[in-house]
Amino acid sequence: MRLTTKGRYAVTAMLDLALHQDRGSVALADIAESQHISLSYLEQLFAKLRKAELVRGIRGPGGGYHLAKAPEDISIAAIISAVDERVDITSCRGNENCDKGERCLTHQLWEDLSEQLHNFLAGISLRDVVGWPKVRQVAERQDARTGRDVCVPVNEIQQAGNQA
Amino acid sequence: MRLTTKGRYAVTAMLDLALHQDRGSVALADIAESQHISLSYLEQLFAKLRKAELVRGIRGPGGGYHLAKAPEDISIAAIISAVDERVDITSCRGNENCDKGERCLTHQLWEDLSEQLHNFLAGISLRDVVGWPKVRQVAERQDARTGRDVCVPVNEIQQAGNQA
DNA sequence: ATCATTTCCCAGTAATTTACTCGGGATATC
DNA sequence: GATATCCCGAGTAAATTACTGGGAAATGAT
Repeated sequence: MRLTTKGRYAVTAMLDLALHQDRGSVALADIAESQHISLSYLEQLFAKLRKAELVRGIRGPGGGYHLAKAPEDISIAAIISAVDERVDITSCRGNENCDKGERCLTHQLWEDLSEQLHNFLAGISLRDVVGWPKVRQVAERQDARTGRDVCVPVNEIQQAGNQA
Repeated sequence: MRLTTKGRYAVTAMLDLALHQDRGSVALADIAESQHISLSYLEQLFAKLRKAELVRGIRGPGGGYHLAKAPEDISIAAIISAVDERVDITSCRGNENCDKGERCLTHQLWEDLSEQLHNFLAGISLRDVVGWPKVRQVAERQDARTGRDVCVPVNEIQQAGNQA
């Protein structure tokens, strides 16, 4: 199990979909903007998410992506695994090339640790994360405001679109 | 919290030290060989571990590294944090504008998740991992818990083994 | 005192991964 | 049929990972 910015992008994007389930579907362009990454790169990530059957895409105007399952059926571990395509060459995997002695034990211990981590993240669903109390407060605070805003000084991005 | 091969190298190396505490100290050359990475690269990792006061180095013939603290006082999270040097572009570049943007909710959610993960790994010490194989079956049975409470599975697992 | 062994330190670079750019389809909606 | 969106792939820039190489300082053994 690995955890990089790639996995983070995937998880936050999936959270975005989970938060906007009522909207039907969310366009990648919107997510790309809020995450500050390129549309094409996001598309590549979503290609993997789609192959893992975590999301479904809808083409045409008004289209976008939505979750392929209920939020409670999508674990964080599943999302990270989908985009990570782990080749996992943890050296001596059941091979004798590693000294059969104590040194190989450390690799086994890492495997155990990695598995613990995976189980931990497999036990957390999108629904769990969305429902975390700490965040609810923020969400409710959001509901009070109606303005759509951008996370970052607006001058940095997109001065073209004045969609409303 | 990030988790890459760098962190893995650090953790397995630390496990190596923990397993050979009786030996006094372990030379990096030995670890480098068993991990199949270069000595110099390991040295760089250990420079960070030393700065984080997790290990102590002894020069000269017969020298090497040993743990700076007891294995139960060194958490996996501490090891990973030591070598990761945390660039933290995680959420909207530290701007407060973020709170106003609706989409930035996902960033807050990620922070929460990341914190959960950190707490999880902070609750696992080198001693825990070294002692794992004995309690492994119990560990696999354990459900990862979500919610506001911090997960401290390993410690609980070991006690759970006693209470049947 | 000299020497071999080891940690320490630092600069440069190869290799890999991440992220972007570009150029085009395909498909559904208006 | 025009447009918004997903879809796809090839090439590339940027960042990170990992290595190479050259030393210096400490330490124990000869």
